[in-house]
Amino acid sequence: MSPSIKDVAAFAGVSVGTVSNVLNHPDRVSPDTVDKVRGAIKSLGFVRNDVARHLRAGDSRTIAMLVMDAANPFFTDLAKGAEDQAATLGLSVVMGNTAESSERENNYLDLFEEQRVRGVLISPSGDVEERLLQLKKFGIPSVLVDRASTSGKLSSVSVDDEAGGRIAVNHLIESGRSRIGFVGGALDVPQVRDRLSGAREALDSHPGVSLDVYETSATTVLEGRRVGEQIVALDTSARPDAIFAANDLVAIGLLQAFMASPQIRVPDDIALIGYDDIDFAPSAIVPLTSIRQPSRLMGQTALDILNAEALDGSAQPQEVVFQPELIVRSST
Amino acid sequence: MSPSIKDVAAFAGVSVGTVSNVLNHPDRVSPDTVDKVRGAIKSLGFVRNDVARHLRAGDSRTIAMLVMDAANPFFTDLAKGAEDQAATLGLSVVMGNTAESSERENNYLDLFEEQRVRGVLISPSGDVEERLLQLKKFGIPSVLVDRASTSGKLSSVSVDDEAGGRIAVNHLIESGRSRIGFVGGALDVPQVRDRLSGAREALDSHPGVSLDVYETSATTVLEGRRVGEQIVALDTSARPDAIFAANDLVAIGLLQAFMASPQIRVPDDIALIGYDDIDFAPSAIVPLTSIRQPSRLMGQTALDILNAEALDGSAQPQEVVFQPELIVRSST
DNA sequence: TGACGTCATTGAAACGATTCAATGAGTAAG
DNA sequence: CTTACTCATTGAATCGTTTCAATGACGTCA
Repeated sequence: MSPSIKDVAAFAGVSVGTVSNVLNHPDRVSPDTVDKVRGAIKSLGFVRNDVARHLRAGDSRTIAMLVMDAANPFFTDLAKGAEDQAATLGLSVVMGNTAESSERENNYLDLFEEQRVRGVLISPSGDVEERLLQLKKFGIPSVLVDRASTSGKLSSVSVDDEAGGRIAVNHLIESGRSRIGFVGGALDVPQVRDRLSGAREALDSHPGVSLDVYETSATTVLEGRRVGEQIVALDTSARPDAIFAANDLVAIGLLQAFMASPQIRVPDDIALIGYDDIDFAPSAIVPLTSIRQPSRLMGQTALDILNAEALDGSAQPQEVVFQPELIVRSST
Repeated sequence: MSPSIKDVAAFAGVSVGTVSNVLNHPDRVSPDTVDKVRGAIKSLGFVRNDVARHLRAGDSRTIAMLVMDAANPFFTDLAKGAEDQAATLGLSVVMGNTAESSERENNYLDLFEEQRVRGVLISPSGDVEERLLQLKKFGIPSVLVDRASTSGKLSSVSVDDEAGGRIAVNHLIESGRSRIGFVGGALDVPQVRDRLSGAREALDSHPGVSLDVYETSATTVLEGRRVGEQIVALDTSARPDAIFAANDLVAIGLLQAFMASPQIRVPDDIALIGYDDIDFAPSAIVPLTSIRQPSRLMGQTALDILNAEALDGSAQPQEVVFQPELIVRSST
């Protein structure tokens, strides 16, 4: 099929070793031989077979990234950060979408292990730390993204979600609200859980403020809208005067439900704060106050750590925790 | 690092050939040997090195998918369709995001060629047909997605964008509109060009209807919003009474601009139709009329064709063209 | 002229799997 | 008891690279 290094060697009238040297150490080869070989490569359309190369060299230049929801802009931003950084290091990023399925997650990990990728960036869906530790033992490092390691044995790049929850609810309280609603779920998703517990902490120092939890099955626009319609239907006395949504997609869903109802104005009747500060937030119908996570930077950082571990297998695991930032817009 | 088939063989007290047989043709091996080997595999945590396997076997089970905008829901839907189909065939899909950059597109194609993937699904950014034809010669087939082949030598799965444009504008005209605006760009992107020329065709049979083109630099929410604000600022007499947006992202941007202005109501003052029917369209603030493309199905179909070509290198290129479908909602 | 060093090039081993002809043990048939 | 045959297992060749010790050509210097 494709021409091999052997074909190139024959065409150029040199040995395979020389061709390989032209490819990898051109300084060791005389200039005219280099020209001859380069010419042969061009005329045959030769492309180095990375499979064989890697087999011998043992190093791969591919980074695998596994995300739980490829449709969430937060993750595409993360990926963009990682891709940019990879490009400057001469690496490539391939993505897999686990769609929050443990089974798919495992399949992809199998694939990447079989392919002996250089490393794995992962925002885990299921419980995979054990598996990742084993991968590491076999020379494939990984970095958790948007989630800290529970064992502490893996590197991670995350955001202090409890702080984010605190900041969000403090902001609502400081702007005079006292009946807070939290919308998000499932509640056993670590990110959601932490944001909620941060929200609860904020309440501790503010007696007289209440918090109601409205659970969703996922953090999507549709789920947000569904809960929003429930809230619209509530009696005025039972209705929260401020809502903290577990992410911007949910917040946008809520917003849509509220806009469809003439008796609820945002932020007058209900203030609304989201999470992630996706690109869409500032251009929502009511520009959305949100908690910004430095998604691009997180992607970059994660890739750097991963690369460092790939180069030095014995490096200590690092845990980088970014601080979230409040971005105030019209919705509060 | 990782244990190899040799380690397994030593551990189990058999030859490497036998281990390989257990892996690939267990029927040729006696049951107790199978057990012994499987035990060894388990205790050592052996995972087959796909790199070496592929080197010898020459076949890969990885499909590469290259999209021009990983943040556009239409493409994530396409990918989902392909992934689902791949899963049923026991294949894996890895994704690369070209971000509309020819350079990145080329880098990814290099990577995938070096990795000798089984095939490539691509929604091309630049002009890559030549390159893809060469890949095919070397045994790596590809299928164009959301764009027909200009040379006719490559398989493709696309949608009749001219028909889509016609349908959209006919719908606007039939609902009594006569000053149509087209918003989208860049105008040299094939999809945009075709939708616009379909729109123009619809005008031919309806004298008295006008079409103004508002070009954007990309089909994004922000660009839609920008143009929307321009339109809001127009004199009532110069303002279109219906707009056909090149995709739903642009339509949503327009919608946001219009909602922010009290003197423009959708659809009363301006009717609005988008394209793609992304998940977000029905839950937009004014549910959006759109032209549906069967994105999931397209992804599936593309993957099937690709797989067929991977199995039979001499198969004729197929061009599948889906028909778009009008989905009427409140915005028109 | 002969010994030596430099430099470009070569050829073979190695990576980890698969494949296949050859081997060997065991069984059935004559 | 030999022959033929089956079935499980083995060992070597192979895929396309990289690496490295060995080779060889050439020029320098004594």
